[in-house]
Amino acid sequence: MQKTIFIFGALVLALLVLFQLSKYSLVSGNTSIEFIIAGIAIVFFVIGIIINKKVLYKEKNNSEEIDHEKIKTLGLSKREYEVLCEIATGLSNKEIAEKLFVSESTIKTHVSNILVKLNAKRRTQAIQIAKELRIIQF
Amino acid sequence: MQKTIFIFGALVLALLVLFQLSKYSLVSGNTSIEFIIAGIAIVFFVIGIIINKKVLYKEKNNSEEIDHEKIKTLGLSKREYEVLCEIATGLSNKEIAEKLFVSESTIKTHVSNILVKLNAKRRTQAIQIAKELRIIQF
DNA sequence: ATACAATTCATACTTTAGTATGAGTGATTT
DNA sequence: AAATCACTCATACTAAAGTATGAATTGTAT
Repeated sequence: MQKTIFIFGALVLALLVLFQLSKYSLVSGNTSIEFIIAGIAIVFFVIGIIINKKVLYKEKNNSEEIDHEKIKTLGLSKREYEVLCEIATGLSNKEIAEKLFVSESTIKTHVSNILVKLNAKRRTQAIQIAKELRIIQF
Repeated sequence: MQKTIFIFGALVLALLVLFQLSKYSLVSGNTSIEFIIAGIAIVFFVIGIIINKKVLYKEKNNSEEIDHEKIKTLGLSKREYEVLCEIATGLSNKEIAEKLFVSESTIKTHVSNILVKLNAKRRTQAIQIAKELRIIQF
């Protein structure tokens, strides 16, 4: 927030300087009007692009962010969420068990709980639902 | 392509008109220099935003577009691709069979072929691989 | 015409996935 | 101290998923 205010302040200052520069160089007569106009056009063109890029970047980031609040709301525990992420990468129960150093039956228990909490019938459906809820990335 | 040329042509024309207008109004003396500069600044600011938005939109679309070439390269048939898309939505073989009006064993055959062609061990892995290859959306 | 690829289906089988139930442990809360 | 929760694990079962094989049909290309 403070950053935004600082940037806008600097911007306004730069514009005022530009205004005065233009006026003086016009009065003194050693610069043509076309040159000044072209300069101003380029400066504002670039400013427009930069500002737009920042805004769109924020929007993009927001749409790809994980909704940690929703994870809590659904009642997914830390371990269950871990398992959910591994499911989404395409691992089998056995592979997940090896990766997390627990038994396959433990993973089965977690998966069952995940399916209930996400209201899914299958793990493939759980992946879809988790994506729609912005719980996992892609 | 022709569209781009047309737009750029119109843009250059508009700029020339702006230049001349500025000069004349300055010479005639009924418009202040600040007003002209402000006008030009606004116009180019807006142009910058518009052009930037279009470029980013295209980039975004490209990154989300389906690579039809890759589908052919992998040797996926039309029907197999249909089944792959349904798998990605989280449907079971039986549900896919009902949706496509064929038997479950037909879907099983398709799924087996899909897994071989995508080099996947499971359907969940197939979803991931298909996403990475930009064959399906998300 | 025939060779070929795509699609369909079946049967039999193996492997995963998922459910149900019960239970033990450690950490945290009341 | 007792209750609660998250995590762990096991067993036994049912339900899907996936493999292998063979075969019939249809449209298309040679």
